[in-house]
Amino acid sequence: MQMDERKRRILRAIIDDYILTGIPVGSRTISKKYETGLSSATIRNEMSDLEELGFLDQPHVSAGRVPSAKAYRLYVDSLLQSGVIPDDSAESVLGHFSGRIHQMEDVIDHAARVLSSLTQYTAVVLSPNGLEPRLQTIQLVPVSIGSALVVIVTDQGVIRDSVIRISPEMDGDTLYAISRTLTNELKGCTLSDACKVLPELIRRMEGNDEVLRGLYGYFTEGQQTSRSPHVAVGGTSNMLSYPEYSDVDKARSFLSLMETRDKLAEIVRGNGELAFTVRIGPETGVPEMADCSIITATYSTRGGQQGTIGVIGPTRMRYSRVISILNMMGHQLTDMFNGEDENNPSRNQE
Amino acid sequence: MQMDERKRRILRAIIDDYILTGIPVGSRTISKKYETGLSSATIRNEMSDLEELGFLDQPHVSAGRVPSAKAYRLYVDSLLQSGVIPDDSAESVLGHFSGRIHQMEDVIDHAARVLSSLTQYTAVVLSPNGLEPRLQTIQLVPVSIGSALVVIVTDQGVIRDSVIRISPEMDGDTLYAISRTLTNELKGCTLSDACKVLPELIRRMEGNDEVLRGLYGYFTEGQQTSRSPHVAVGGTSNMLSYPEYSDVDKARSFLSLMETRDKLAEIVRGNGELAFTVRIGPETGVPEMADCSIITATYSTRGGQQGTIGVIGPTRMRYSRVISILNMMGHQLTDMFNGEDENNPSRNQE
DNA sequence: GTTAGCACTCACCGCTTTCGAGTGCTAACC
DNA sequence: GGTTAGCACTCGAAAGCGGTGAGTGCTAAC
Repeated sequence: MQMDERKRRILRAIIDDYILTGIPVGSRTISKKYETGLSSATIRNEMSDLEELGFLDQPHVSAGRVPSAKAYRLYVDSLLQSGVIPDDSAESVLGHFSGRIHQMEDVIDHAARVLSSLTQYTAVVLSPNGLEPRLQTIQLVPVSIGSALVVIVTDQGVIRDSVIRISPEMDGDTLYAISRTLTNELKGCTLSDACKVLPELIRRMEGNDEVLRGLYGYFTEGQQTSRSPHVAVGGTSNMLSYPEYSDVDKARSFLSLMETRDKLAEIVRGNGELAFTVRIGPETGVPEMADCSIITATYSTRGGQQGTIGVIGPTRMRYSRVISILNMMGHQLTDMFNGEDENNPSRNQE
Repeated sequence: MQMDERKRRILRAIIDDYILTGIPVGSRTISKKYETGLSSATIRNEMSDLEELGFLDQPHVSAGRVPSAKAYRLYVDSLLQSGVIPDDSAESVLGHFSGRIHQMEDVIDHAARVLSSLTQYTAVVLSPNGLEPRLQTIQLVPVSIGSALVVIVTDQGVIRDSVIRISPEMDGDTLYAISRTLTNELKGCTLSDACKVLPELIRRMEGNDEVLRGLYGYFTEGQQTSRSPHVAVGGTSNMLSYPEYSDVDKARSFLSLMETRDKLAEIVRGNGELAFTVRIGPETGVPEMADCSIITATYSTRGGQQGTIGVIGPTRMRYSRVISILNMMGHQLTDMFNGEDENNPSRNQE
């Protein structure tokens, strides 16, 4: 049996209707609501064909049909390849970032909130997971007697800073001198390079070895943390609005998945090379999300790293709308991180 | 009518049983499970008295009794005044912080996670909301040509840093010189003081006024953000494990409350002067939490500021256990933020 | 190929029935 | 006077049951 144009049209009508209502759709509904010039009986025959082809499921014999994952796949593919990304809601995305926001993490949190409130689904935003950054400046800033703050600037922005202990008699000028030396020695290195070079520096710069040792521990840790990106989630409770999750057990397992950020990051990141990814139901590879879909898009920062934004909703998601919003949001974030206005938010902290 | 010792004992048994099972408890249960040497009929009489006194509620005439908020109040008060804070789980709290964690925010996030997994309830941790911090050092660090990172150290730790734009010909040494001047001029000021002083500095240091202007905007914003503390929430999905929240609508309103961090912070913070606060049901003052209880404790940082940790659970919470865990956790955090080991996490960022 | 007609299925709704946990009351008991 | 056994009563939850209607599949006619 073959898919012809009419079958496609009918399938599309079924999907549209199901996305809207969430209840199984029957043959009469299609023949009445959508102006196919066909009677319900004909639709019925076509539906039975479509079921045989694997595009429709029947919850039970006397209920309507429900689109299968395969059907959504077809639907989304044709949506994407048509290249028409409607921008229903362009302005609204743009409007939400007018406030001045500085910190990378704030931007990400904010984006997750906006995304979830715009789509009414659950939103996930990941900070860029960069290539390994290269050191550019190292600066020690006195904090109190006996301790100093390490600020490390890399080509990708500022790494999170931390306090180390130093000997009490060091003053600001000494620290500045050390900073200059360090910067000269380590410029261009990656963090792991720096770990290798440091032991020798410790030998050369006796007297200041305490500082360097503190730095050493910091570098090794910095390597680790730079691997786990920041994950912001918004609108987890939105999911409960959909009848798909009116079962408390299902809801709980979903929510607890949303709470384990690293696992979530892994899921959302996926094979994040493509500009858009749409994974439907089983394609997510996560049993807890058997009837969710995940749509992701990427944004990029000045350093050329890629971050991911994603929306998680029921399989009967409003795909075209979500894709459009993600598209806008991706551009918006890319613009922000490329710092086009004077208060420049392009910092990377991890 | 008066509370006598026997009534108290029976009430306590009822509360214990209800906390354990969550289903209304009947007279027979008490007379069998708990070795009062009394028959169910007697218990029945006592229960009817207790109801009259307002300690018990009856969902409907043919069901068992349920402790009222007043009963929990009595229960908790006697628990607290007995002064016995059992440490069921001392080790487990201690064990969870062995890893080296640097950043204030990481510690807080981590604490929320540990707290929720230990209690099986929802945990909220607030960063300290300080007195207004006083400037100690200001340092400009070159980031790239034309931009510099502002690092501001206060008596309470490091304020979040941000990038400002500078003229391209400034090099590291010039920035250092400016930093020194700024530090000298502004040391000891609060952020708002600094905003007042800056205009004059701008006039005096012509040539560098661009830098100072950037700083000005940053200071004014810093004031604002320093007022909204970091809020970490853990285990929101735990709440769904309790039959109290098997109603999806209830669950959703609870969850969406957990998502609006600033409102949540306000609720949890409460009148945060006391070491322990236990608010039961209506005492929380939030309709969404009519059948929740909130227990909070405080921790303090080196700067003398106080942060809050809290656990939100159903009114039939395991109070003594939660109090014990909060107590341990409070001490633990206080210790951490007073930096007793070499990798000092005592930073305040907001 | 399309459609009208019809028998059939089955979830859902509202109804009654049954069941049992739990109460309140009374009368007897110590 | 406090305690207890006994009993009638209440009422929610669960189970049983027929009616309803949306929806299907099939067949025969157009």
